[in-house]
Amino acid sequence: MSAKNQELSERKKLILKTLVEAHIEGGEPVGSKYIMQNNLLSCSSATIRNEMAELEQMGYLVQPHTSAGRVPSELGYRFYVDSLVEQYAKTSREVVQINQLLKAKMAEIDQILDTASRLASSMTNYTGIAIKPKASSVTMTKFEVVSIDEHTFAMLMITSAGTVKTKKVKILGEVREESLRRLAELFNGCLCGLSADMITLPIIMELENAMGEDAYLINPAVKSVYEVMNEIDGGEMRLSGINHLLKYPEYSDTQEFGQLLGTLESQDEILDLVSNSENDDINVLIGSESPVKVMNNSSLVFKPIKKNGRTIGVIGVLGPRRMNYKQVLQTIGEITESISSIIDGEAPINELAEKGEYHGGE
Amino acid sequence: MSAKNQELSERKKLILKTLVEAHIEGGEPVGSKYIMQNNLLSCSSATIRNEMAELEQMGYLVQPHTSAGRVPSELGYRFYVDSLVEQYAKTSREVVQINQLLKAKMAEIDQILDTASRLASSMTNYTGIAIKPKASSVTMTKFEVVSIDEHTFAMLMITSAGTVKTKKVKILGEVREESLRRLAELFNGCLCGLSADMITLPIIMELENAMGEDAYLINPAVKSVYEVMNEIDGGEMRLSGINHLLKYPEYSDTQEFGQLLGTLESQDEILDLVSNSENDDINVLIGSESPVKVMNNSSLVFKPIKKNGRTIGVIGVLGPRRMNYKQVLQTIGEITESISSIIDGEAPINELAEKGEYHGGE
DNA sequence: TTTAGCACTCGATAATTTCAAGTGCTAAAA
DNA sequence: TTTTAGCACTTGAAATTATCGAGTGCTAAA
Repeated sequence: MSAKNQELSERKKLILKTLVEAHIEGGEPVGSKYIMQNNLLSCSSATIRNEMAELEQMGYLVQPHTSAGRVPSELGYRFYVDSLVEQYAKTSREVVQINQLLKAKMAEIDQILDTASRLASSMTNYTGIAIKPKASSVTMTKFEVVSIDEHTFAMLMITSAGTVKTKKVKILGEVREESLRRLAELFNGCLCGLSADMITLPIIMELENAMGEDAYLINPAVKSVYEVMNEIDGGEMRLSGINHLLKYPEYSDTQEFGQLLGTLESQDEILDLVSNSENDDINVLIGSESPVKVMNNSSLVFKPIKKNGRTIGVIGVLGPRRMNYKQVLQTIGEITESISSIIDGEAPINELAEKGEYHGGE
Repeated sequence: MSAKNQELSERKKLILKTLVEAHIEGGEPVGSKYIMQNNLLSCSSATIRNEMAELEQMGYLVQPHTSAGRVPSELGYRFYVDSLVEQYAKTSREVVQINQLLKAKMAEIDQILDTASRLASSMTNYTGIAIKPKASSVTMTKFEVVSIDEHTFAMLMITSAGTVKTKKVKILGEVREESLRRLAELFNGCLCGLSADMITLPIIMELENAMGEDAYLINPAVKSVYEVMNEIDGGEMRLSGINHLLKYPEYSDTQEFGQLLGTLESQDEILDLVSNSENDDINVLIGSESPVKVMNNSSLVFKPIKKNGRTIGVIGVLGPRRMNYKQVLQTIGEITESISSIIDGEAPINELAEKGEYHGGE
């Protein structure tokens, strides 16, 4: 691909860039005349026409029909984006704003992601996506059991990812405090560090033996553990600002938009797509570069958020192929950075956020 | 309103009913000829035309233009729905199915509602809505504190609604087990049964005094309590199957649909609407009966779910004005009933669901 | 009170025309 | 060799017109 880029003369690059940006702006095919006017180069529309004809032959542009201007092809967008990625800068002022917003809403990762999705949407005017990806191996690091009433108790579990989960468990028989204490002790001793598929029947039976007459507690309790593991494992996705998309004429085909919506809602395809990405930096999928069919007229920009080398979330933006890549790349970069700094930095965010004592430090 | 119904002759009722159902089915204006064919009455189209003209004058029907058939007005739908409400029956077979689906996904109310929303959507082919309404006064009934690492601990709270909530709290200084135990004790003693606005500064200061040298724990801990109360209080809404709506031509205006989507996403208007409803049975808002402007071309059917007299959730369906009220009323009724029976019945759902040992009771 | 018959209405669809933006190409200019 | 002005040509979008038929209201007879 970069080999091809070499072939482009500076003038072609400038024309391509101008055209892409004009099309992103207006959404309609761009003609030679327009480019002549909004371009630093001093040459006539005829010259530009010739260049455009060549750019089309090289695959960077597409002509919807003979008597129309030209539109960037996917290759054209790709070139534009690639030439952009190296150079997008951070406006530190905005970063601080994002930081503050996110910290105000601080909480567990789930809520941060949700807020971030809304943020991404409102800042870009496209659809924001926040994803908690499928994590293949969650384990528990600590158990605690609390009684609620005579038939119910709650299991509190701290996961290897550092999040806290609770499950309510109802039991036919009566629940005694003493039994619960033993249950917690037992789980802490036997189940910590085990992943879902390592909790096998023999282990469960062993637990039941150890519990003696209170063995009936084990089964529902273990089930809760399983459930929590699956919840975390399952991945989840939050969309916001879907309505923004409808402003763009590329989504005016109701049928098509409905399919897109359905796919987004069912989540699994996007989750797979994102989870399988190996690129830890910003990913940009332009049109048919995405394996998801209904997204072939859209572009998806996303970036994983890492903590200790593990992906704990993904923030992204979905919009028309002619999305404002410059802005989107920048926004996503800023947001993910903010989240990382909040999560990584072990600063007690609770207190800082509380009193607004944020001194601009990282 | 019921006075007006009296005025309708049996034949008019039958014609109205046939017309409404035909329009729900096909979405297009219904002519006298069609009604003549699909009607048990034996009279000519001319007679029906006369009746229809009268029905229009009475406000039950509307003519899009002179040379078209007729369409039910909101009053027409209202009459149809009202005459329906008394008589919709339960297909017990379906109830059992719903029960099983919900129990399989059993868990806290949040998850049940989410599942129910999906269920409502897939069963009706409209958009399913699940709402956790704004609850004005939540209190805590029990606190538990668990240490996570030297700077972090988790607060577990059981709310008056019976749900379990956790919050992670980070502290600048070090966290000692002993301090946490005292913190829990203190909170259980002083904060149980208090609503958010009853936790005043004097109380907090008293807590700080009681904690002595560990007073620095109080502030962030109390903040977590506040947060939990607000989270619960805040209300939340889950939509599913928005894409279904796009199948109906009444949502083909992209602009309008976008606005609807935006309103739905921002949640607050719908939350207000639902929270303020005083009708504990099934609510049916037809078109402009809803105070939300963008929903004036839609209908909203919803029903609160009660536990001990408190509304703990709302399940609903949003669709075009010509929604299939019969089916929707029935489905919503069934789903809410299922949820109620699961929540009310203190049966240990965990175990039943696990082994599929559901013997069709209830 | 019902019904057959008929003239009339009016939106939806199709067919047609108009318009202008934009192109490609050629020949002259740089 | 490269650039540019000029012009004929293409073609979709928008505007205009024609056609069609479902459905109506009304009248007069049953």
